[in-house]
Amino acid sequence: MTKPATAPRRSDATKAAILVAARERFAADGYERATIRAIARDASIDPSMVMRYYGNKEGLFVAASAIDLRIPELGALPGKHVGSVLVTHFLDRWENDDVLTAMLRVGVTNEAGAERMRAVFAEQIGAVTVGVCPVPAEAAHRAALVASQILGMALARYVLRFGPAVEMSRDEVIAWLAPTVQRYLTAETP
Amino acid sequence: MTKPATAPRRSDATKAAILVAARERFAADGYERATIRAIARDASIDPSMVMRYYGNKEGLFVAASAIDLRIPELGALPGKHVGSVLVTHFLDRWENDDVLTAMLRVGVTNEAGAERMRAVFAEQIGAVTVGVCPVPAEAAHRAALVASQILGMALARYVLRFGPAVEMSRDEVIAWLAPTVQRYLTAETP
DNA sequence: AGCGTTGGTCAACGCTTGTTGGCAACGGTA
DNA sequence: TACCGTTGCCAACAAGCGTTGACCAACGCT
Repeated sequence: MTKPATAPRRSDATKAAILVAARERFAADGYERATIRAIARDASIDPSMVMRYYGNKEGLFVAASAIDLRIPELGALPGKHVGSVLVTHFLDRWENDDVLTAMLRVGVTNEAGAERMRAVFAEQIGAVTVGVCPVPAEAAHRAALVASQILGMALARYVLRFGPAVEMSRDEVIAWLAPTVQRYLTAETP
Repeated sequence: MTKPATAPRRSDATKAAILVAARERFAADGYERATIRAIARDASIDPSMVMRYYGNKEGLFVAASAIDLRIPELGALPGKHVGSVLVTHFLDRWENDDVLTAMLRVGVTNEAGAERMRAVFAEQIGAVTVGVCPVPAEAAHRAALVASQILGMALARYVLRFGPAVEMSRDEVIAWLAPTVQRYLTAETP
């Protein structure tokens, strides 16, 4: 029952090519400027194929932005290094996956994108905070604080390409942000 | 010589109305979805007036996003509260001025908007950091860190409307972010 | 009163967008 | 071979966009 057991179709390759192109365009241009025609051109197919396989533009975005933050298991790790591990993880994810940049760019101008972003971060970061922060009732607040710092750095570094934020090395970024995240997660309420 | 000494024209009111409407639309919808037609409708005038007074859409955005962060003088204040003062100031500014949200929304999908944002934050936050941080050569890095945290919170709270980030009170946000900003500004290099 | 300048409307342009339906080639099945 | 679902391309649609130029109305001057 784990596999849908549907036979592989010839069109699977096309569908996948569309998704790859869509992710790149959404990440580079945001929702409005990423046109179906441009995506189809990148995937070397006709625009009408996009409609056939994904219904409409929003359906394409939903399919293209399916995402798993793959936050590592923190239970077994030393509690004092949670911040460092998290920041490192997110830098890796952002530099190796267009979907994150796409979600950020789209979420700012498109309500569906914003909703998706809220859901992903609330669930996946929230899941971590409940196990780590001292006041479980505050887990959502703590998650929001962590998200604000991580998204802010992603914004400055990968979207706005703010000079000094780009020039900083990975290790510098980690050294500065880790204590912040650590504090948001584990410090007493100020 | 301080005043341009140009007589006030009858069209000044119209120009101002266009700017107000433009700021609202850019802030609410971002660059692409904020159409000149919609802005003109809000201002109760014809779309062609926008072209006459501001040349084209980009010119309108440039005029509408002229901004001064009005960062308070920090020299005379107690050095230990710089973080708190800065965070409070930015929360005020963001809640009372559409231009900041507009810049954030537009900067994410429009290169000209991104450039404007880089310039504003580099100059105006950078000007503060040089006077406060212990290693003047690092002022730009420190400014980027401060910007990342402040922009991240603005993104979560005012643009994405991330539930927990919205629910936090002003004082809670200040209490959590102030130490972060303070550390980015004044702490020794980690 | 007559003039040029200014403020504003209207209708249209060329273009791009998302989206649709028709039609031709392919491939497995009977 | 004849059939039928699948895969794909093509051409077109209606709508919306930024932008333009012609035209009218009101004002300030002499």
